[in-house]
Amino acid sequence: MKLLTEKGIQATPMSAIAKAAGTGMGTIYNYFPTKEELINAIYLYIKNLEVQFITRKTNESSLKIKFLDYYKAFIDFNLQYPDCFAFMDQMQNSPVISCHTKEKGKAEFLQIIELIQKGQDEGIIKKMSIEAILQFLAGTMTAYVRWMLGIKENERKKYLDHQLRMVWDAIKE
Amino acid sequence: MKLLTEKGIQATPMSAIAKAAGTGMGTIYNYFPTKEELINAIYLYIKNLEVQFITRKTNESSLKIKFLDYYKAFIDFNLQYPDCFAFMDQMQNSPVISCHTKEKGKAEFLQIIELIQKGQDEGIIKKMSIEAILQFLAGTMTAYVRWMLGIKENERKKYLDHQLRMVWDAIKE
Amino acid sequence: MKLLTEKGIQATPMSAIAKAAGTGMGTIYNYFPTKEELINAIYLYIKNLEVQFITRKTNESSLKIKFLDYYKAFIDFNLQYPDCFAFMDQMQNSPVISCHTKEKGKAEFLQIIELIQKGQDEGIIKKMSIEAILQFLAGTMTAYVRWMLGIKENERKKYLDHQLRMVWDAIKE
Amino acid sequence: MKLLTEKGIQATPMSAIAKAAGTGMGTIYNYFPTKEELINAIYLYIKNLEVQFITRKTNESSLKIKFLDYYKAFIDFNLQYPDCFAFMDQMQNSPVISCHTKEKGKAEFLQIIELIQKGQDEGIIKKMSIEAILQFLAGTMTAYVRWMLGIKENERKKYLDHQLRMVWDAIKE
DNA sequence: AATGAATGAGACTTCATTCAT
DNA sequence: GATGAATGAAGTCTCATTCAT
Repeated sequence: MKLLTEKGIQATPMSAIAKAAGTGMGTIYNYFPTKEELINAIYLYIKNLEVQFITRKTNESSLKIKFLDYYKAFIDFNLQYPDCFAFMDQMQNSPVISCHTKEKGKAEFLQIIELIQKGQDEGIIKKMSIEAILQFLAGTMTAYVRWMLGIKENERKKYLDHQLRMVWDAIKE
Repeated sequence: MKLLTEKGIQATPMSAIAKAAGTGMGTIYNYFPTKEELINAIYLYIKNLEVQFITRKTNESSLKIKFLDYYKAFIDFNLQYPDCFAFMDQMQNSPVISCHTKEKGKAEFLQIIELIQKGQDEGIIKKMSIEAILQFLAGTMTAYVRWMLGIKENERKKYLDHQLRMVWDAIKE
Repeated sequence: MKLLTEKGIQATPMSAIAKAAGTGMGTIYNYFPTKEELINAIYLYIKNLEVQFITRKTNESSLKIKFLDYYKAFIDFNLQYPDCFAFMDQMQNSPVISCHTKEKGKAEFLQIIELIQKGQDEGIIKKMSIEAILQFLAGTMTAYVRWMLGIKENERKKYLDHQLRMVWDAIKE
Repeated sequence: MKLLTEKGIQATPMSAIAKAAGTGMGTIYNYFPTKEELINAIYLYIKNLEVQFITRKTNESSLKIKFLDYYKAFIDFNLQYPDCFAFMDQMQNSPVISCHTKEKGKAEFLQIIELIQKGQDEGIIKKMSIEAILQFLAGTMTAYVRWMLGIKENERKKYLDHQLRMVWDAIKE
């Protein structure tokens, strides 16, 4: 991941990946038939990691707090694994990631979808298409993390509350 | 642009670019010393286009309407030139775009910055760091356009109002 | 070597070299990072061959005979491997051969140097700087071989004695 | 010449030659149909210069002194125009110089040939084939000049006498 | 006559993939 | 199963030459 994002996919030979992975090129090809499939596999692997990280906590509080906890968890994950973020950010629009992979990656946000729908039913969250809200949230989060990763770690904290306020104001009824 | 985004940078040889441009490879190299510099130049060219497109209109209305007009103009530009959007979206995080180019690209949002600051002074817009707001807005816009470009043109209209509502609610005091 | 000297460095693509070597281009690049380094390596390889060829024989005769035997050995080597000679002759002044390589190539004439110094001590050879004598000898030898290679093999013999006479007269006290 | 020898023929584009010559590429092609012919023309031009330089002086002294004057004149020419020397030295064995050009270049040493033959007739110079002597002399001279050009100018003087002594001893009866 | 922008053939070099070990 | 040397297709870039100005 680190190699792939630092230099770009095309500038990272399989030999370098094998070396960094402490294995031989041939071994990689025993598990992934092509470089492309390796990258798609990494993509899905990270998506999985992400979901596991985020759905870990299931506290019992108000819907708003639950929602913001999710949102914060997303951010935390990406700030904690900046290489993962950089990788995903870069692959998002790359022709290397197949549609099939993208579909698979999406199918894991059930919990948050349910939460938002519940919020809409209770009149707390704006009555819009789920897709609109999800896209909106993803956009804000990506931009926020990308920004945070560009500034020093000790300066990050102060921006979180503002971000959460904007996000909540955006979707709340 | 089209080739570069459809196939990816590395899968697009200079020979193909030259052919599509109706010129010889050598000619391109007379103007851009490397493929990388060509891509950086396209990046800046689009940024320029964008700014010109957006700052065209200077209506005399309320700050909120002015702001949303800007926001809509951004969206319009990108929906109108989907190739440009795809290109920028893909290059944004690519190691091919140099820091220097990114800096140059940024230095053109004075108008919108001034508008937001005025809104903050008037108590209309949340008192947060400009950067936080700009990053937030950029994130929402990119996600929105990317989404819109993925659905049929006649279905797009209905989502715009929702998007604008979320955006405004997010930043308004 | 043959290709490189016959056609010239630049007129000999690596693909042709690989073909002649019965291998793939990539394989060559696994051992020599650039064409230039390949050529420098060939240069040093020949220098080595040469030294081994020349220092083979250690007869026990007069200093003059020993010296002329060395000189003849040099000539023999180059006449025996005309491709080597052509290569060295052409690369000698080429900007492709690095200073470093030239230095390395030089460091192998200790035996002949010692012989000349002994001759000087015994009053048999002119008391001049070793460098002056070595350069002189190298010049005569190169010219002689180049000439010989231009004429038919059976006509060569008769010129050797004359050459040796001139060489010895030149350096003898 | 300077460009051609410093970088090598292949590394010197016509555009660079034109620039250094203060003219346009097209203009060069009006006079020399190809790069190769330009180089051959330079070769002949230098050969001509050389002959004119050497045959300038016709003193009336002993044959030995006359001969050594010629030899010194050759050396002087090359030390005075080191670029010419480097050029000729490099082109000597290059496949770029055509046989025809080489032949033309040779046809200009009549004076020195006559001098040597006279010396042979008078029993002053060894009775060998003229070609053998000419090749020998050319070899010594080239090596000497190449060596001299590699050392500081103020250190050169002291080696000349030694060189002349070796050369004369080599060919004198 | 002088020019130099345009051109594409062809150079060097990389690297995904294979396969004998 | 692991390995990495071998491979050549394909990429970037150069530059001799042309030709409209």
